[in-house]
Amino acid sequence: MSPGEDGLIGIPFPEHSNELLSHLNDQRRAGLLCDLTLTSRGARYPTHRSVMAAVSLYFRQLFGAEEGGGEGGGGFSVCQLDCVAPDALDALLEFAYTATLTIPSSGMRDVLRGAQLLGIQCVADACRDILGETAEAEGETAEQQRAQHTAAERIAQEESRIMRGSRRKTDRKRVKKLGPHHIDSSALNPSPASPISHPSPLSDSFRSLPSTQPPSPEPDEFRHKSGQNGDPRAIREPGRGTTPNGGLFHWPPERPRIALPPPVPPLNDKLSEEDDMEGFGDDGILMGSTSIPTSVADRGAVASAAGGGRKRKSQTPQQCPVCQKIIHGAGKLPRHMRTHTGEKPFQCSACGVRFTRNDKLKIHMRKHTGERPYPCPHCTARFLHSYDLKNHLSLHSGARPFECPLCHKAFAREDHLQRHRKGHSCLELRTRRPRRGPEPGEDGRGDGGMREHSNHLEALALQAHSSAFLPHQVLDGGSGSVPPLMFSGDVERERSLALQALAQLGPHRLAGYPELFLRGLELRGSREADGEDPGGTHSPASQQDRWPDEMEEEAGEEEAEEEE
DNA sequence: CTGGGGAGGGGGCCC
DNA sequence: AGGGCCCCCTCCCCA
Repeated sequence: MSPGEDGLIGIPFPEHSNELLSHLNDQRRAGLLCDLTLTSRGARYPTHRSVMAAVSLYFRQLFGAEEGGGEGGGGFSVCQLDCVAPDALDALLEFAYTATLTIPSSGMRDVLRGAQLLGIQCVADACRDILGETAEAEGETAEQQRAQHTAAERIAQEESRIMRGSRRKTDRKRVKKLGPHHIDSSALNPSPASPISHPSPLSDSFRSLPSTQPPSPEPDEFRHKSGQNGDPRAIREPGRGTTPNGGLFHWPPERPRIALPPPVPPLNDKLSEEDDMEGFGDDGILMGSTSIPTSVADRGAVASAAGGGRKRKSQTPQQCPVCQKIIHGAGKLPRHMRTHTGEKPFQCSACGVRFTRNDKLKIHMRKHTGERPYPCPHCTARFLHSYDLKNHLSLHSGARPFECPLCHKAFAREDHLQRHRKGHSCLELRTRRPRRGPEPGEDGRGDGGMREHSNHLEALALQAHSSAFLPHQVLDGGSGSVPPLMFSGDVERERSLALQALAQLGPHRLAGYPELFLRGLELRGSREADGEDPGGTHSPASQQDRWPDEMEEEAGEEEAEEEE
């Protein structure tokens, strides 16, 4: 990421959404700032209107219509939802605040019913998936489901309208009755929750779905994407709806099923209206509120705009929803995503080794063909990579342009300098420095500061110094072993984030991603469970375990430690 | 500890 | 827009 054409720097805080949700959940549990209480058959659940509106189409319409009536946030303080089983309501609330659905398998249908009634589409889809039902299997057409959405909206609006009217008269807190008949029998298609739905075999019903489809502008596509994008199949398949933890399902957020606008929409790209609300309803808002920090992406777009076309047209930077990294270049995000999914679609026909990229496979093939397209003009050496030749040429020239700013040892290769600096080679020299905040030029003992280096070397040195003051060093109390900010082996969270990412790639690009990704996670998880040092073994897979930011931070921590 | 090779990943350019 | 190709950087491994 360049410093930004217009000087703006986007600093992603990938933990923010999680922390925000976590704090909200804490508040909910403590009853703090709760402005809405849901009740079900005597059980009371304090909650927040804004959260419920964000996660539930029903509440969004309810409150939206309410506020549209000019009543601001006054709204209902108690909402009776006897139509939703208490356990199911509890699970849905947990989902709203944790992005994870934890329910006993026996309560699946209740949760499905509740999710449908409240317009929490992703949960409903997940439950249907687990139950081995599809909308089609239940005889529910996309048209019917859309009608169901519309009906839910209408009901909510009607409820809102009615209650608003009565509130005006009574001017007191309202108890909103949401009887089952309101939704179940009158407006909504009851079939999805009907106990007589056809229990089709899970795998068959899903496998019958096309694995890839071209993106369709039809909102109905949303329905199908539930089986493709987040692809709960990948999670569910091995256990077939049973989990080791006592039959509880922990369902990661299903937000990916929503067709999202690209993280950084091209300036001229207007979000299609149909992608906005219709057919996507609840999840759209959920995504918008909790998924990708928009700052970087937006700034990226702004920066692009500020470039005024100076840059090439379709350099559209996109933010990886998993690692938050900004990926430059059109069409590069899928390539980047394979670093998370572990997918290696390019296999060497000679030795079977697989690669994430075809250009890497092409280079690899040179080993088999013997082709070494980069010959040294000064000797007989030939190289597979251009960069190897470049490094090699420095041997002939004797140039060692990469000098340690601390011990002034010079290296021909930049990575060797970095290795040197990360090692203990010049640690003693560094520890002799005065214990002060590092300043530029401070380390130039006896030579009046840094020698005449290349700008690159100066930048390197500066980077090394400044890295001792990474903010999290302060925030974490300077612990040298603090976990990195991002995804320190949190498989579950990463899984959910990656699933979001998969969705953003569009349905036509999703074939095989979830399975591969989750397979990779399983491997990773097993490695961690085995106590294997993620950084200890340096297989390519283990290298993928460490995010670039993580490595940078680790480097910074090392520097900080050495400063001590 | 260092030099060198191989590989993973990101970005730019082009089609 | 997506993908191919290339360059570059970085890391890991081995001798």
